[in-house]
Amino acid sequence: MPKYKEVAQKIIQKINSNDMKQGDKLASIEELMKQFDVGKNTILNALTELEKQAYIYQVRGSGSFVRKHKREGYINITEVNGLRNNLQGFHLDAKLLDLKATKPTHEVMANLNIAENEEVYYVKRLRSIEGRKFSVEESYYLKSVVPYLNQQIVEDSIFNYLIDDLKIEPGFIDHFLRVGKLNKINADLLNLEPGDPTVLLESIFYLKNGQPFDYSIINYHYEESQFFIQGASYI
Amino acid sequence: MPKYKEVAQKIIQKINSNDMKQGDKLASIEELMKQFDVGKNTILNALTELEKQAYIYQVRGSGSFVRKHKREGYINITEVNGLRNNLQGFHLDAKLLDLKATKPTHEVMANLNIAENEEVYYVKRLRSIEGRKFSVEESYYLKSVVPYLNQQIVEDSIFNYLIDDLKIEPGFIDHFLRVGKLNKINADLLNLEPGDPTVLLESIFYLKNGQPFDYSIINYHYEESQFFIQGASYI
DNA sequence: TAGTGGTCTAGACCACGGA
DNA sequence: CCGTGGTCTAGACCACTAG
Repeated sequence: MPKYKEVAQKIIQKINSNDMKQGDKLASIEELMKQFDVGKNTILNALTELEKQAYIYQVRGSGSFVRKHKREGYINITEVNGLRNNLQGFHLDAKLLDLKATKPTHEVMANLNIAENEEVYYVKRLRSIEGRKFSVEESYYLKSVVPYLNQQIVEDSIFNYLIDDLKIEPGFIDHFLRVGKLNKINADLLNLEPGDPTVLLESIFYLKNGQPFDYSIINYHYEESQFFIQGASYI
Repeated sequence: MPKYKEVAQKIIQKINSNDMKQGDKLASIEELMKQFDVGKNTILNALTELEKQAYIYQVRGSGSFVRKHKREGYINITEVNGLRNNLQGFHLDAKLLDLKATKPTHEVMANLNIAENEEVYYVKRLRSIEGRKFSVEESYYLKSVVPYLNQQIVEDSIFNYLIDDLKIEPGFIDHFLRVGKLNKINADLLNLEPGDPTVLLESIFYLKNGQPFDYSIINYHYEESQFFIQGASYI
């Protein structure tokens, strides 16, 4: 792990352990350089990292300050694995509904940018939070990237498996979100009526090298799901 | 404008004018240093900026590549003023429904982090795209930051006015998104039925110095709105 | 092995905010 | 005016990718 990421982690720890609030001031760059005995660029890299993750914001001539949104129970879809990071403290569950290796449909081919002879894993799961039906998730994983999946992996956490065991490094994601209407199958799964609204989230996950490896379509229970998205101005 | 932002803009221009596609390779850092006659850190800053805005991704040992999602008509809520940037080519319209200076409600006080004696502007607008009802937007602007608003400003573009005329610099945003149900008033405005679903987006806009200055609640027409959100992995 | 991005240092100077 | 973040350079070395 590079120095600047270690520094970033230690700053996050400090924010959490000192229970710092939105607007609380961090130590100055010069102080941080002394504290961690590193150069200025290392501190700058660490702060840039924290700014990207919406932990802090920097104000020229004034200092760096803690950024914290207050609402709980919101899913941060700006981060990979936002579920685990943002719903910690809630009991999450994933029940396997279907798992098979298959040829990609045209939709999957387009979104994963693959040819029809590339096999994919199809996974359908029903997710619950605190025992309440939460979402129906259908995912397609490129088999050349994710060569093996089984029920245990899929009911635990696919992303932990990818990262910890397969040493796959997700890089970035494209999300497409809209409101849809539930079909009968998914409505039954979520204990709702066909035609009820749903947050329909399509996501394409890319490796660090830019290759898409996971296309997923999630129907969220409209009463159980709420999302946090961080934004910035690039003017 | 700092050098690295100029470099970043020129790279964006090059991407657009050369009609580069997802995965196309940019010049190497060394080449860019020569092209623009700047140091390595300046190029690195420019590329970091472009990466934050999802224009490119960088791959160690390999190069920098263009990142482009293909779908049109999606609103990118990861950027301030995503409407204008992302729906360019579509005809947008904002009809004023209400505009007044008022005392904040408790909800507004909480979200803008202000006391009850701080006045705010309340603005309600009906937005259309290509003549179709698109969203009902209610916004509260801190009067101490935005001292004056009128119908013309509000029906044109509030953000252009803030940035170009008031020289206000937005810094970052918190968005909270969920599915809601329309009340009678907003349903009528959108030509929908009460109880119909809506994308309910609450947003808090902050200045560069961390002060919240705009709290807005938008009800989107569920059939006319779709959103793009970029994400990243910070592992 | 050559090319490319990633990290890091040391140091200089600029721009802004607040007392 | 001082403290603070922002920009920029020059240079060294590391880590990864691909042919």
